Amino acid sequence: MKHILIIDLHAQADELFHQLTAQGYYVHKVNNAFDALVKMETLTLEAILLDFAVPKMDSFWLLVARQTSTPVIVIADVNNELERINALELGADDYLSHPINVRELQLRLNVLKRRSQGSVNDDMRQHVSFDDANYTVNLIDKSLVLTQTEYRLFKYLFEHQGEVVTKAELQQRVLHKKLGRFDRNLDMHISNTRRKLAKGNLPRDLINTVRGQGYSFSF
Amino acid sequence: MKHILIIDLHAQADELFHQLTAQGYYVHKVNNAFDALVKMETLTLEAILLDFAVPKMDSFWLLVARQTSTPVIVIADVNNELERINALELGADDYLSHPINVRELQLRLNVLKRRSQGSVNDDMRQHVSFDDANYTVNLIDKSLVLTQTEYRLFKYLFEHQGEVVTKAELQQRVLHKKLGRFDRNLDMHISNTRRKLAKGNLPRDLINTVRGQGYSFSF
DNA sequence: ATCTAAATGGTAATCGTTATCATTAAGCGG
DNA sequence: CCGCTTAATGATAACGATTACCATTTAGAT
Repeated sequence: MKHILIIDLHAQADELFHQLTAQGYYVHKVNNAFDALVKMETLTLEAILLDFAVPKMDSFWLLVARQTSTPVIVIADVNNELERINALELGADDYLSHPINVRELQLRLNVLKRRSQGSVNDDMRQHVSFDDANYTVNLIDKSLVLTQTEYRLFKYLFEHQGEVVTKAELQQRVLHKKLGRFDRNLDMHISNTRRKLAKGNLPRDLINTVRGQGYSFSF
Repeated sequence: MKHILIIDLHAQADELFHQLTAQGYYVHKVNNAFDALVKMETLTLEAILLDFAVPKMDSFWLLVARQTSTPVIVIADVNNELERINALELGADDYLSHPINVRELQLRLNVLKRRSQGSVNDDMRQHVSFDDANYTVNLIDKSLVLTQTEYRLFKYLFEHQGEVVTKAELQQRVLHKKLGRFDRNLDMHISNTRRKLAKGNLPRDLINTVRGQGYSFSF
């Protein structure tokens, strides 16, 4: 599960809270620097969202005190250039402004993640090859023999890694038909693919399920 | 296997011979009354085709000597009204003239068959009912539980009984896709349906295969 | 008549889908 | 925070259409 820490005084952050939760993140929200530090020491965070509305000194502390390479995104007033510059000078990795677009936030997180992790994803990508003829995926030293639909599902998810792909989208783009109210076929293909992953000593959650939304691929 | 006896002197009947064979009939051809009588006593004939070009006395004998209710169709010169009248007076069931259209011949055979057998087919029809909801066919006292495709295949053939239905036609009308060069799916559905027929003590050849042409339903 | 190639019959494997039930997570009222 | 209800998901197995494969039959050629 991916954890995100939000440090914000505003009640309006509830909206952001729910949207991120819906995207599969486990969101922790605090409203002071102390609680934030506790969370930072306790959890492995995917990212930290810091609203600059918290007292400047606290913000400063936070940015200095962080030991990890966890990306910090500051929520600043876009019209207040001073805040933006301050944020970056204090060590923030990026900044956003209200209202926060969840989609944009996710994209920036992906960019930061790739940057901060070196290029782990790129390395991984080089160790993954797709054999369209035999519906086989080779990752590192394992090779996954899939059926045609499993293969195309897996490949589609892989090519959209980091994003949450809707079931409706998968049904349309991979199976070429509409998603019915009670269709479970996708779940079955995912389930079977995960079983094959497990049998190859690979993590089942290479394919992550985002309840109510769809699935996402991630290393 | 349906047997047909042709009594003809002409070599040109070879054409007719092949066409009927192609339609699934087993065709016996003789050129004299004696051989014809032997065949008539040996086989259960579907029909007899008598070319009036054979000596009048032989034709007369044949028509008189036949014990069975096997329909006799005389091949007469359409322009020779005398022959036509003679044929019917002598007891022929119908007449045709050269060149013989196989399709027309089949239709006339169907008519004669239904007439001669009383209305067995009609009786049968009354004992056959289709349950579209459960893909089940009830004939007389047996009930055939089929799968959806088996059911639709069976019903389509039933509704076209007497005709030879092409595989291409079945594939298009029942399965809604084109018939590929090496497709065997129809054969399998037919095979499985026949097995269910056999399990219900019903004749497998209710569905007749016409090699190279397709299948036909007949009681 | 014998031989070859195509057509057909039939058993079994493959795979997509559906049925069914167990498990999990979110929402809700206390 | 706690138990309840309901929808979403995981997973085993049944089901059914298609395909693979091999045996058998048949038409046509030599």
